Parts: sequence; structure tokens; C-alpha cells
Amino acid sequence: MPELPEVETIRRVLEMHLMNGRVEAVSDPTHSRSLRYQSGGVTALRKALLGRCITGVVRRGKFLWMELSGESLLALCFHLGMSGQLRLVDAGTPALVHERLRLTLDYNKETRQELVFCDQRTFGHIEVRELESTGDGAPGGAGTERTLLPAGLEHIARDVLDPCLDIERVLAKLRGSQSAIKTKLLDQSVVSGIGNIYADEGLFASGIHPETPAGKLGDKAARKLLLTVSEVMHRALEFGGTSFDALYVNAWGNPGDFAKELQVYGRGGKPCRRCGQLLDKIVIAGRSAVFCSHCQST
DNA sequence: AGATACCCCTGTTAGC
DNA sequence: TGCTAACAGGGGTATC
Repeated sequence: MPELPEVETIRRVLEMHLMNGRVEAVSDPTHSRSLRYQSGGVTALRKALLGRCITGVVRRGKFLWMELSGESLLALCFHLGMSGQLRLVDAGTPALVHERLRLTLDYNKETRQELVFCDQRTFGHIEVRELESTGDGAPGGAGTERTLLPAGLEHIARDVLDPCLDIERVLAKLRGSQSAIKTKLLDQSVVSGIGNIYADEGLFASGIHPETPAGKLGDKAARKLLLTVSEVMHRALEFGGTSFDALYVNAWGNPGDFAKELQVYGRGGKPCRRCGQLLDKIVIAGRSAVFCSHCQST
């Protein structure tokens, strides 16, 4: 379940190791769903990638993309979905479990490295998109100064860790809404990067009941909530993200350590770490929500 | 247009 | 024990 801290952990490793790598080969995909948004399929993907160099590794919310060299402004975009992984391996490493696609990169003809996309549940996807101007004149996301964003991602709001996040715009979207605040936190067009784990953790840390109507919070509490979520994410980032099993690992295949820090996510029915009362587990807009009815109020 | 239900997928686990 | 059903979840799409 890679959310912002997990994707950012991966981005940082990829940025260190992929920069200026030239795409030398693109494997045949082992699952058609991984390229479902790539018009023209793997043929078009190859045509766009072969010979180009990676000039930047950028992230907005849970989307990751690699800026590519060349006259036309293109980016290789990834979304990891629920179980996607991006792994760096030595050239020639045998297929990994659930491997879907592999890029071979060369560095000045001296060294070779392979970037492997693995995805058990195939909610993730890969495609090349054109880069277009960001609407607000600010950089596209973390890892770039260029004011460019892949086409089709205009509806993905800036994320909680983005210094250019327009907080007033977020507050405006929450104001007057009858939807549960948790649903709004998960809505990537309001603010991006938050998934089920950090929504539950952020709401617990803020003492806010997940079913609270978003509009009932008020600007002050909403502002505080966003700040708290970003603090939780900063901490998770220091731990290398959250892993429950082999589903989330960083680019080296290592798990993150934040799972032991979780206060509520995955702990339904267990005692609250703050007050000892058993944690509630309910469904909000089709997603599980765990919270403490004593520590979190509407 | 805002809100919500549903769908895609597969490995694990709970329950009969 | 062995099977089936439920569950996990991001985001696109359809539908109200």
C-alpha cells in the first residue's frame, strides 16, 4: 500500500541512481494490465523510451514520473497502486516475483542497471505521457524545479508535503461539505498522497472522528489536521515508510519500519495506545476506518 | 457538480 | 481438513 512516504522513499533512491541513465532496452510486459493506460502498448512505450536519458525523478502524491531527455517533453509515469514496487537490480538479475516490466539502463556504456516494476495485484500502471505546464506556475512536484506535469494528472492536487500546496484551496473544498472528513482526506483532488493508513493515523493524532462532516471542522481545525498529517508523514519517511509484509519494499527490496509506530491502522479491536479503550472499526465510503471513540470526537 | 457505488486483481485469512 | 467467502485498497468511471 504505497502512500506518499513509501513512494517518496523510493523516489529518493531512484533519483540517486537513475539520473542520466539511458534506456537501452524495454522488456516484454508479463501482464497487459500494467500498460492499460499506454496507448499503442509496449510498442509505443519502446519508441518513446529507447535512447532517452532520465533527467529527473519526480513525485506528486502517489504518482511518480521520470523526466526524459529529448526535444519533445515526455515523462515515464508510474503509479504503484496497491502492490507495485520499483526495484533496482544488477543487469541480468533473474525475474523477480510478480515482475511486470523491466528497463535496462546504461551509464556511459560503462555500467548497466535494471529498473524492475513488480506488481502482485496489478492495480499499478506505467505509461509515457506528455509533460504540460503546471497551472499554477510552481514546480510539478518533489524532485524537480521544472513547472511541468504529466498530461492527465491535472486533477491530482498538490500533496501535504509540497511547499506549494494551496492550503486555502483545500480549506475551500472542505468548507460546506457534508462528506466524512476521512473521505475528503482520501480524495486526491483535494489534497494528494494520503491513503488509508495515513488518513487513519492523521485523524487519530488530531483527535478527530473520521465520520466528522468535513464542513463541520472549521478552517482552524482543518488547517491543524493537514499539519498533523504532514507531521505523521515526515516521521514515516524517517522510518522508510510502512510495511506489513513483502508488499511494500523500497528500491533495494527492504521494508520500512513505520508499521510498529502505527497507532490505529490495522489495530481494530485492540486497545488504544493512548487510553486503553478498544479501537472501533467501521466502513466509510467502502474503506475500513479504525479509530478510538474515546480519543476522537466529531 | 458533488457525492457515492462499483469495478479491476490476487494472495491471505476467517469461517463454516 | 478443505472448501468458499471475505478482505485488503487507489483511482477511474458510471450513476445518481
